[in-house]
Amino acid sequence: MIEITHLFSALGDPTRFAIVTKLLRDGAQPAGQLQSVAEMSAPAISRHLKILRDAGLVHQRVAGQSRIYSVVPAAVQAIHGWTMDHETFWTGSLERLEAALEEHDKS
Amino acid sequence: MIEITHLFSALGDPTRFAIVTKLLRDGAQPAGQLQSVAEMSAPAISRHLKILRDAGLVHQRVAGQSRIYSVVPAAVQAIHGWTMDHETFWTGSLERLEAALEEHDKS
DNA sequence: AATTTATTTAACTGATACGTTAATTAACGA
DNA sequence: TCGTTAATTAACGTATCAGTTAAATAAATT
Repeated sequence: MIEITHLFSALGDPTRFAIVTKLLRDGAQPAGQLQSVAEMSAPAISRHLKILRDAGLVHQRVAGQSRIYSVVPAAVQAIHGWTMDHETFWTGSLERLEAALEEHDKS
Repeated sequence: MIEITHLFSALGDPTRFAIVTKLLRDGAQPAGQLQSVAEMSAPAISRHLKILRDAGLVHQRVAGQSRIYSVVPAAVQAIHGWTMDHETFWTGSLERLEAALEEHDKS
């Protein structure tokens, strides 16, 4: 099961966020190429990848001596889904304006 | 400036996620009422609220001796925006199916 | 078979995170 | 004004996190 807090926690680290961003931008790629996102040793990146894997955010495919990583679409979709669950809250400029004004009056 | 990794990091903790969920469900409320989300001391909740505030996820309004907390719409919207930036990646059942099959063949 | 390449796992270290209780601050009601 | 209520800040302990270097694993190359 994908836990939403695990997804948020995994993306909360700048290095891991950079890894996911690179994967989304350039597509699936081996662990070695992901090392460029930060000035950091290979083992450090490898452990970040494990955390992303455990969270269900990325998938690992073995290809020879390389491990090809890719973002799991359902994971990003889960985050999107969470925001949509509360869409009425943050959507709508009129409501937001009214809420802001009301908030301002109270303060 | 709201940093997306700060938002993710803030929501990555189960207690803080529960706080935000309660605020979204029941609307703005004082710190004291948020204590019920976890079996935890008031100071612990207070520090979680500070982290949420620093991340820009919640807003604090002073009302007498109470501090009324509410979720900042723009913060949830920012997360929504991030998922939409990569919408083409995770959207579309046909593409997802093809990608999954292709992935399966390679494995 | 020996070596190089790609990546992970192991062992260790310092910093940060998260909880506790005690003390502080400030508003409210008697 | 004094005691209560609401919340935060201070001080502290422990656990987890994130980095390092060294060692291990396994595929590719010579």
